[in-house]
Amino acid sequence: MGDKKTSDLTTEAKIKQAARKIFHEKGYAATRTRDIAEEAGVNLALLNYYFRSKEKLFDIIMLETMSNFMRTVKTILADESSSLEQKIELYAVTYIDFLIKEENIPIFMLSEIRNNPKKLLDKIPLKELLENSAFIKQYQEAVAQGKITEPNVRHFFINLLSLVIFPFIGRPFLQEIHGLNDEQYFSLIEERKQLIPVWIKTMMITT
Amino acid sequence: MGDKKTSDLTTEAKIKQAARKIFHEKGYAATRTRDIAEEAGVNLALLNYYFRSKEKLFDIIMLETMSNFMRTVKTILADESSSLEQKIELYAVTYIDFLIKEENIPIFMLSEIRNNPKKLLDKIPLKELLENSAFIKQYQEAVAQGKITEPNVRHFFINLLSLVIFPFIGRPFLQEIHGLNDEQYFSLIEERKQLIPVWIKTMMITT
DNA sequence: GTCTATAGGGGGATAGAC
DNA sequence: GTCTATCCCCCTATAGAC
Repeated sequence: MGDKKTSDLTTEAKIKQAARKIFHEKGYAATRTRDIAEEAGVNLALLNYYFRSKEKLFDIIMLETMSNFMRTVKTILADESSSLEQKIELYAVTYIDFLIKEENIPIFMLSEIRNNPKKLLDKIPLKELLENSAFIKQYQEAVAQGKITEPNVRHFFINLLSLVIFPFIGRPFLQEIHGLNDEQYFSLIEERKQLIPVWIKTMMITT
Repeated sequence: MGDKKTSDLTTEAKIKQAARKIFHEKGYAATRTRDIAEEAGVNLALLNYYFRSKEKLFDIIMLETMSNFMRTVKTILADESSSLEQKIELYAVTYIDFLIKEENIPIFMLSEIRNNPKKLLDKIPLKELLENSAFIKQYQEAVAQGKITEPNVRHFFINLLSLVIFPFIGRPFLQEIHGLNDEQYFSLIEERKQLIPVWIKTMMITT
């Protein structure tokens, strides 16, 4: 996604690419259609020609962003062939890599949802993520076998997401507090790919 | 803070109280001065009479919000009389209570910082939070004594913040995914006050 | 499909009466 | 200090030529 040269893309695709970038960086309210047009290198009037309005363009970008986010998570949690431990390891690596490329997505999604929870949450079948997933089944199995000390899968899931996602959301803060430059920060993030699964296991899994 | 009846406050205080509420809920860009005036129950022109401009009003609110946030954290980390374990327990309880009352603050601060990192981060001496704190000293001591398995205090600190703060930032998401109503969600949060210190210890501290 | 020019409206800010 | 009325700019959206 987004690998093509700008000049290779259709006008419509250029606008979408630019809109995605600006919306993700600044959010809906702070984004001006002029910024998008400039970023895309096209005339402002073309935004309305292709997408009718700023809001409609935003809705398209948001839907794609959320679907993209969902797909990345769901593929891992739904996989019947991997073990619970493998899922945790795969999730940490895959999702941290995803966030390194798209670090604005969590704060973007969460702040837009805050401004308009009903409109945005209704569009995406979030419940499907966990319900009846291989992940849930395996977790319940492990609890039944006494392999897991924390019986509440909700805490387990929240903790996994917290450890993976928060360092990206809180980046400017954490970087400033610890006095880290970009390189140092990303090297810390890289370490977490291996460390998070270990932490999660020692935290909640017996043997 | 905010306990007084609206009618008891001066006009200036009413405006600040209303501005804090609306800015925290919607962020700078999506907030209209008209919304603040209405929320405060005062005439729109009075905002400019007391605060000159929307931006100056915002700067005041933001500075207070960040100072408030800092103070809450710093008091705990700086305390020479409590042990490392006590600090973790105290931080979890105190900060979760703080966030229950002010749940919009993390996402507010982080999304505004994203839009204007230099302006906002320069105003607050964030580095003071950890540097030379009792928390850091005790941590290094514990590492030297072999009591801690994770030698990097940065990971330790990031993990503590992640587990405490993320459930609030991600609330709409997590609530939807797990199908929880407000009461159920807050009861989950309450459990975390006790659980987080336990998790953190088993994760990183060897007896 | 793409451009220029401009309409239309919203929102921040102020003048001036009280 | 507080109000009404209004200014004026900026931004979204559209009309209409090419």
